[in-house]
Amino acid sequence: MESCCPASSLSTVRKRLLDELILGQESANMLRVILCKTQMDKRCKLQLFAQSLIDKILDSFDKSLSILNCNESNKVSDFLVMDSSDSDGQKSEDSTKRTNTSESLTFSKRRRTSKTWTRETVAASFADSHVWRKYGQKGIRNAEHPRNYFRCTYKYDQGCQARKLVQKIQDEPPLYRTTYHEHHTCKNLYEESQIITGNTTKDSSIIWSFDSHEQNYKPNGKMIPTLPKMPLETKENFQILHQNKSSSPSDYFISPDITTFESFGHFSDFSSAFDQGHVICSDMDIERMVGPVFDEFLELWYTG
DNA sequence: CACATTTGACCGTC
DNA sequence: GACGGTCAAATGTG
Repeated sequence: MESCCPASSLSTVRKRLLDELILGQESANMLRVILCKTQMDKRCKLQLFAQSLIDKILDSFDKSLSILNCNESNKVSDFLVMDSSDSDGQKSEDSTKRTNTSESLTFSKRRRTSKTWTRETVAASFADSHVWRKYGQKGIRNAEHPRNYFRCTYKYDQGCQARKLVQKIQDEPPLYRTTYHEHHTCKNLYEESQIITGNTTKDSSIIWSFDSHEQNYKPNGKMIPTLPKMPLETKENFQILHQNKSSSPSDYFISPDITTFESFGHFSDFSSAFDQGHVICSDMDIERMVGPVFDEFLELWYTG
């Protein structure tokens, strides 16, 4: 079958394709944010359905971007790999039988005793609404950036075994590889927190925190947790933000994921609060970013 | 003081 | 011994 494009222009086409995919991914992320603004009790079924659709869209973007990136580097594709081996927690007994294939090299055999799957995203884990706590950081051989280890905050409270490894694999555009281990068994307090925080009005704003530095650290060196104490941070940020902005405090978003901001890297307006380690984004900011469609969408959304 | 992060040490696997 | 993953004491922050 003949290629539709000359070989010399393939890299250009690929770059354009990447740009479009990234733009689409960011738009889907934005849409997800907007959806989160609505109250769960009013449009629960509709919202759940819409969110599931967005998750699928984001998943497709992740896969597409991963495919493109993997083709570019000619490396073994390891995106979105579901590994169900050793799912009972026992260590593999036939490790000596394994051959030195690319597959066995791609996946570390060490303590790989649970279900794992990997995603490559512009934002490290934008669609991840769980609360994580960092428990380690390790420099990886032949890797430019260190690998960060997170576990579920409710590991001990609720026995949730979910973990994730986040590693930056590309600078421009920022690309992260997030490897998840085990599914969450904890109650999702992120969703609860949305109900707790200011959802008594139609402005059911979400409070997000993020970090401006590569390794997700605040200027003071402390990492912003992913919504560990939602009500407290919400209150504080509302106070801070309300002092500096003219609009209602409930107009603001703050990223729930520390690396989310990088997915909005080309939106210069976001950089205004960079030094505080928070992104301030009002409805107006969102409107400028997504264009006139936003008005129409909001009207449709709020009027049902 | 409570809680989260940092980071060196330790462990398991190769 | 090298390497990646995890632990836990030390440290930092509000």
